[in-house]
Amino acid sequence: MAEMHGGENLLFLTDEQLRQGIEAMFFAYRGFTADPDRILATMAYGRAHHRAIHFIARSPGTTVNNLLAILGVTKQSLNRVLRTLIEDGLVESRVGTTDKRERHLTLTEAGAALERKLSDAQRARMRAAYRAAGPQAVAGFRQVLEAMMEPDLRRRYYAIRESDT
Amino acid sequence: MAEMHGGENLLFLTDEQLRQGIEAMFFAYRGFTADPDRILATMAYGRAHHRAIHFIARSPGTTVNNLLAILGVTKQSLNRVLRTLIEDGLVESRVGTTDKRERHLTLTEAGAALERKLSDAQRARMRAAYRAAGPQAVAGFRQVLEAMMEPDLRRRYYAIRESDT
DNA sequence: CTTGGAATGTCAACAAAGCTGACTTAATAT
DNA sequence: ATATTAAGTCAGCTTTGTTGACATTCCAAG
Repeated sequence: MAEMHGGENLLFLTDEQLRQGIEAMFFAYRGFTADPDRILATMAYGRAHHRAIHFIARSPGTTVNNLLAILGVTKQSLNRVLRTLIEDGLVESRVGTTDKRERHLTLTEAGAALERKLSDAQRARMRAAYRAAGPQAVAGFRQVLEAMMEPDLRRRYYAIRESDT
Repeated sequence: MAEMHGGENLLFLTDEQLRQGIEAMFFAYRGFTADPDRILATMAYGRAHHRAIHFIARSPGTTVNNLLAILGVTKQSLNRVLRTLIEDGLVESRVGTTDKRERHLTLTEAGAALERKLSDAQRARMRAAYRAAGPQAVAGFRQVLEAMMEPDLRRRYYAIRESDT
């Protein structure tokens, strides 16, 4: 914060600057999803399947309720996606041991293979962007994104991040 | 780039780091759209209407074709949105003067009022995130986002940006 | 042991927003 | 004249979200 001196700070947050940030988010998000979308379009899956697969891979054995909170959709919407993934043998649903109401979700080998394919594509773009922008820019990128999240999702983001340190 | 010395750069791009970036994008984008979505939910409009309104406000008199290229949707999809906005008196469509095939789109007073309401909400969050992260972080945020865009959209992003300097 | 509430799953119906394909109209360009 | 382009329209389909209602299963508290 030492580099933040008065006049600059006033000029800094013009509506025009903010608008450019808004448009950058919009266009960048399109790039962000473009590669997985291309892969998914060749099969009977969409972005919703990708998201479910991603977070199951990230937290193997997670419950449906936990996934609902992370994804922010209704259980009916998630259930439709999960059902197809389970039917197709990409996700396994095991009844909980301590609480048998819960279903614990894990990827099968086939599910893990698709997950790798999708995230390899997405990581490749992220890697290229990170390389092009440099480490300092990446740190700033992360800081702004974290500040932009809704508080409850930010907490979840930190929780997931720390769970596999 | 002077601050980018060898060893750091190698450690830098682990899959785990990239994965955190991917999740940060996902959660942040939810925050990014949350406020306008809340406003839109109270009326008969959705995110697609917001995007159309935003870019018409940004480039008054733009043509349908230009908007199609920026938004990356089919004309049928855009037309549905545009039709309701025109019927509701938020957008005006004027036949082109030099080329009468073209329709030039502008916001009416009511349209501009809604645009302000939506972008005030979105800018407030962006402003808070920028303030929390600081100017250096913002510069990095922008750099990474620009590097993440598809090349043709990046060109359009620069073009829009420079059109109102 | 019963009963209330939580977690999960399912059915039905619907809406937003994308898509393809086929076609028209008007105007411009060749 | 003819071909191409810009815009709009109709029909039908898909994905992904929504509500509301309801069944099942199980834990926990009375």
